[in-house]
Amino acid sequence: MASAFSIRHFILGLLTREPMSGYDIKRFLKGLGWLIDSPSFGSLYPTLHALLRDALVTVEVIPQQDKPPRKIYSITNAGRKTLRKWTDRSGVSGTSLKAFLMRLILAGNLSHDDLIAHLERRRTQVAAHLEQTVGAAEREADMGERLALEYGLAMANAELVWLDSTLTQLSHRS
Amino acid sequence: MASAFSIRHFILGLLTREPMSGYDIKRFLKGLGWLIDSPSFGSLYPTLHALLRDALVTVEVIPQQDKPPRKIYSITNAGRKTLRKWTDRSGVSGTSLKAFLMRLILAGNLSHDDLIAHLERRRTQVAAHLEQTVGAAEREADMGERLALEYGLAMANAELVWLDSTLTQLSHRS
DNA sequence: TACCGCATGTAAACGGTTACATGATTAC
DNA sequence: GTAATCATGTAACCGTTTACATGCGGTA
Repeated sequence: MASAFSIRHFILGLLTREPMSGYDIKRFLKGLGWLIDSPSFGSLYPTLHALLRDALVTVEVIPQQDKPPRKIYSITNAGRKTLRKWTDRSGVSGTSLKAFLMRLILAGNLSHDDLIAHLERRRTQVAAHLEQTVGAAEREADMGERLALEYGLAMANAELVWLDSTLTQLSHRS
Repeated sequence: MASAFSIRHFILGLLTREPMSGYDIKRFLKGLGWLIDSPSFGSLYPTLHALLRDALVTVEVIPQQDKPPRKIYSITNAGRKTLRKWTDRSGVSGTSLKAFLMRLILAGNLSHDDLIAHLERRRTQVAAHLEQTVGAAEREADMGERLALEYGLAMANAELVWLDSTLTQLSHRS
């Protein structure tokens, strides 16, 4: 049901920024480091083929000498529509870090207000999680479990700090 | 190749703490919140059956009236051996957050020195990643990409802070 | 009345990785 | 001479989710 994240949508999202080849997409994701572990070619290329089949993207084949041709994919209007539908519904239920990050990366497509709304939604979610776990860490007797919970709390707090400072910066620039 | 993480090993690890049922395991993982998204019953129960088949765990069936019997699983010596083998080799290559967290949760099984070594390995990895990305965020022109990179840097920094303070605490208590 | 917690289980579907194939060019 | 980068692709495999089945007791 409404899978929170899939490379299908991520690819579609990246293509709203600019046309890219499969290899380009892979390199881009790898460049983001550990935040999002980039998919293997074994899933990347077949996904691109499927998007093409569903007419959500088009290809332009650029031949090269002594190398396989570069295949530059561009998103179509149908693709944009599909992406928007997914974006709209994932805003409501999407709690996953990956979904949040994808929308963040695609911030260029969002209006100023939409970006702020996105960060504020995340803030609400993180704050709720924090409140839910804050007591558990102190109560916990087992060292390992306590360490893990404390780690989680530290990360959640750090995220709140980042979200707040980013939100402040954005509102100043508005 | 040497999959960095699997519920098989996680379950085995949890059973070194105390015997548990499948339902117990699920509840425990759910209690940890968003850190590790707990596996569904559809993978949990079959995994337990496979572990039993491989004699890495044993079961004790405790009947209940009007409810399915509780099946309490305990780890065997063979199971402990398998877990240790995995633990040893994952210490070398395991870069994933999940693998780190699992070992953290299982800290009770580790010696004081092994726990410190584990945290220090993580520290090295996070620091390396930080160094690798720190320039990229400033150079980046696209707002979304820059935001995502800055987010990653903020999280990595926060993790270093937590690791350092935890390491300090542990060395004082040694 | 309807949903949540307890407690187990199965089968189909899905999404992804791993490993393979091809092959030139540049760097250590 | 060995590895990495560029650049695409396929097929087998695997772990996991989703959806189903069963059924009682407590709660909103």
